[in-house]
Amino acid sequence: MFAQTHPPEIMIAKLAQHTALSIDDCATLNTLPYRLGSVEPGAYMIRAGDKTQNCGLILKGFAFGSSTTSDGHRQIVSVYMRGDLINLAGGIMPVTDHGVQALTHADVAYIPHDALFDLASQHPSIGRALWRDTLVDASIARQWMVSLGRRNARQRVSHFICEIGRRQNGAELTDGDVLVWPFTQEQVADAVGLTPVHVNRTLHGLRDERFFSGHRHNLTIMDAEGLRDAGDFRSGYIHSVNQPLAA
Amino acid sequence: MFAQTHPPEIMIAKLAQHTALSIDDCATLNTLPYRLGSVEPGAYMIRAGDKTQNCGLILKGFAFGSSTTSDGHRQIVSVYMRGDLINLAGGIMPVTDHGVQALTHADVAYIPHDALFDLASQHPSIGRALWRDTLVDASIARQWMVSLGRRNARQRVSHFICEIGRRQNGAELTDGDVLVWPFTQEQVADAVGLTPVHVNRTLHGLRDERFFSGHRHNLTIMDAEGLRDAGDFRSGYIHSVNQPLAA
DNA sequence: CGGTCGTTTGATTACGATCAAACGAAGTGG
DNA sequence: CCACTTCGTTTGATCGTAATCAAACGACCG
Repeated sequence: MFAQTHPPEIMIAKLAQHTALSIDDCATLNTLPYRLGSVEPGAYMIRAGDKTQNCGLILKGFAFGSSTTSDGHRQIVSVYMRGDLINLAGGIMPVTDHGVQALTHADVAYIPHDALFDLASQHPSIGRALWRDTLVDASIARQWMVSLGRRNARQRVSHFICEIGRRQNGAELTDGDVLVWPFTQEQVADAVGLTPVHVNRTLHGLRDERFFSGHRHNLTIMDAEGLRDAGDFRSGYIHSVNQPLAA
Repeated sequence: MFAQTHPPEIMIAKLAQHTALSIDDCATLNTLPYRLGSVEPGAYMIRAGDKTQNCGLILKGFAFGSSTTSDGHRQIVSVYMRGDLINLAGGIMPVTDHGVQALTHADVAYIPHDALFDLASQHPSIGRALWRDTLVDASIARQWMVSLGRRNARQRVSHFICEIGRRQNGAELTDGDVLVWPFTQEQVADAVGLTPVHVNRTLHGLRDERFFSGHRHNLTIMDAEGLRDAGDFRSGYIHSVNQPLAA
């Protein structure tokens, strides 16, 4: 069923990756109200244009945000995993400009914007931590822009794998080498701005070069350093305080 | 020399585009300390890796943020104009992950992070307004991702022109049709993820189609609606409260 | 009046898109 | 348990947009 851990604890663990929280702050966060829910792959958690009352905290599973051009092409603009807050902006911006869908089955805690922003107002250190969380997302978005604008297919795919791996390390979803791979090749294509067939060929190329192995639901990194080189990946932009693996 | 307006007023005007501020908030913002400075084209206002004490408020002129791949390609990730805050994140994130350079001669007010965050802590409504400002930037970044990943050259360039025009309207830098164009074609190329020669050809194509005219320092829009169509531009993502021109 | 920087034009190349079809795995229902 | 469907992956052939290479041109500046 649902994750056993008290949901705010998962959020605290995420925030603690980049911001030192006091015991007091943690206790306060633990009082947050929430409602549990779960979503199936492909289901929308938010649609573009929605006016939302809640933000979502991913407890288990994966989700992604995307935007579509008028001629029907989709661009994935974000990926969410355990501890990530979805639509935190919804408490501040009137309407959401992109949709969010589950990538796998996912458990989510819905937290009312009002409750969260009350805490943020009364406890500036919590406000800062949340704000910083959105800034880390912005930092990730900038790296995606660099990939989309200035890296070739091989670099984009490698970079994407490294990022997902690095973030899974941060979320303690993986111990080192083997990471969960919830994406179809079409989804990878929409994330890195390529076509599915070219993603397929690129993945094959990287596998042939022995950077990783495994296909469907997980992926074993065989040469992390080589992959980082191939993708021009420097993990600094994820801005963790604790960097478990070599940068 | 320097803009005559009291710098915080310019910031207030920008924030007021998306957030209603009370008289009280405005008065408080007007007490912000600052130091005036000016920068020449190409000069760095921030370098990647800097630990900063101040953020910058653009009073006059233009600037851009960029990131460079290890093989030397540059991606412009943001454009700043009057009222925009540069490196607001610097007060929260330990190091800056991208550099910011002046695009033209620019006047800047440097505001200490500490002062700004003290205000934000004591006046939650100001904190929200600033936070929202960073969220608008994130929203713009998402649209850039869509362009970079899923739009062709013609669409990218058109979209970029529309965005710059729309934002200049918001900043009251232009009345309607004729907008300031501070970019070289190489800079446009680095913003939209193309090569300079292809940007040149694309711009010529759009000029031949009579969407706009003018070359160097300003650019006259002749068919705003056509250009928005060509660029698949919908201005909602800039999230202004007051939308002076037709959306 | 050179020198520098940015724009323009032409010729050629290549990376990734597109089109098309087969293959394989997982799930469903008879 | 086996057809049958569906979804995702894989492979091949061809095409096209934008990159690359190269050089001339034009504007501005000292």
